[in-house]
Amino acid sequence: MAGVRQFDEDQVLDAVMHAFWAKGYADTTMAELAAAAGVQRGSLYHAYGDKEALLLRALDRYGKQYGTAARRALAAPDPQRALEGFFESHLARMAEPANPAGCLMCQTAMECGDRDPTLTAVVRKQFLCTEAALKEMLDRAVAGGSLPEDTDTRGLARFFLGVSRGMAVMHRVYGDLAPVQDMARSALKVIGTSTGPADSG
Amino acid sequence: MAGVRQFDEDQVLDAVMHAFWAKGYADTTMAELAAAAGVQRGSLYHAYGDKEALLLRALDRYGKQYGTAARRALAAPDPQRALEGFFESHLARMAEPANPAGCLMCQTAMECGDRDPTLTAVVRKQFLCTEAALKEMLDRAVAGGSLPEDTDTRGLARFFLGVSRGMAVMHRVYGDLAPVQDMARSALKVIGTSTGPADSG
DNA sequence: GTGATGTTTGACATTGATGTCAAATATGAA
DNA sequence: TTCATATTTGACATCAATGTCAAACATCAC
Repeated sequence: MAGVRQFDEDQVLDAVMHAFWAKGYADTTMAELAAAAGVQRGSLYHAYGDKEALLLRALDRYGKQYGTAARRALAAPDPQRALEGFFESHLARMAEPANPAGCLMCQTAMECGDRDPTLTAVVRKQFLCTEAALKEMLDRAVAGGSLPEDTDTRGLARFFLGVSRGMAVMHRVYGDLAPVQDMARSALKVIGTSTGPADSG
Repeated sequence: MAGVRQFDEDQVLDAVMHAFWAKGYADTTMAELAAAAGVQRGSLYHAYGDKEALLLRALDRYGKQYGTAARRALAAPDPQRALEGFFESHLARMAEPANPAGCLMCQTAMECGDRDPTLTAVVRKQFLCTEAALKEMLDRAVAGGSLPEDTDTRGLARFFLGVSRGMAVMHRVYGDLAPVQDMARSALKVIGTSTGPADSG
């Protein structure tokens, strides 16, 4: 059992990601991470360095997996559809039984925000990337005529990003998808009513 | 320096609240709490029991201070004004230089959500209370004719609550009020455009 | 003043987590 | 087959945080 790496890095990082996601950074011990990953504690230290390095790996994995999915949904031509897809990608993540409630990025920022500027920077970068994708989508919609010329696309992008973040908090606190769906429904009205005909019936 | 309590409980709990708020539960030590409060560690144990009890006190204080302020704003007769006041009370909290970024309630839930059901219950209770206040306000607006009869007031209440939660995350990550203001502006449109005449110019 | 009460204070025991290290050992190359 | 390389494994040192305790001592009631 030695000489060459015995574990599948994908499986290990996935287990680590889920462990941090469930219990937070400080409260997850290396022993728990090792147990969840099915490897020895020493192997984690040998392969990755220390606990913070593991969190960074987990954040990277999380961003690649879920951030990318959310942004990909924004490529849809119609802005309404794009946002529906955006929110649905978040709902899909939350509906997955294997996933802890909430959002690893938000939780990391909320927990470590004041202590570790490096971590906050990682999360902020991810946020800015999604904000940019949202703005791009909205700019396309303005150019295509489905949103008014004077739309504040950056402000609107931040709004939708923030709503998706609020969803994570609501999910974590209520442990239920219904409030999250309520949020998506209402948020969509922000661009819905100003473009198409108002459906008051 | 003994015999009768030497410290002002208000000052101590305020310092404790701010310390937890800034660094989170797990990463704030009793030594730091004591130093921030200007008392001895032993005095905290003697007066309050243990660390979790201190967090519960801090959450209680936080809820009474900021939760109440937010709900009070919702008493305004006009729904638009009520929501403006609601969001402004959050902005005021975030604009206060003495306050750490974010929101103690959200951060506690995000950090300890999976570990400690008691803490989540405390936060959920606070959320439900604000959700109820929002719904009440919206119901009044429906009754008063400023919102359509078929409005899903519960869903809408959850939306506004969730938006306010998303604001806290955005504030913590961006360290800036501008995105928070963007969120408030857009969120207000959800009830703004559906009631009054659409201002497309 | 005197005793009872309750607070402060610092020291202490305990626990648990992080990170290191050296020995054991399996693989791949020569 | 043999050596070199890299990983595993468990033990270990270190450190830090929590919570407890007893002694010292100031205040209040009588």
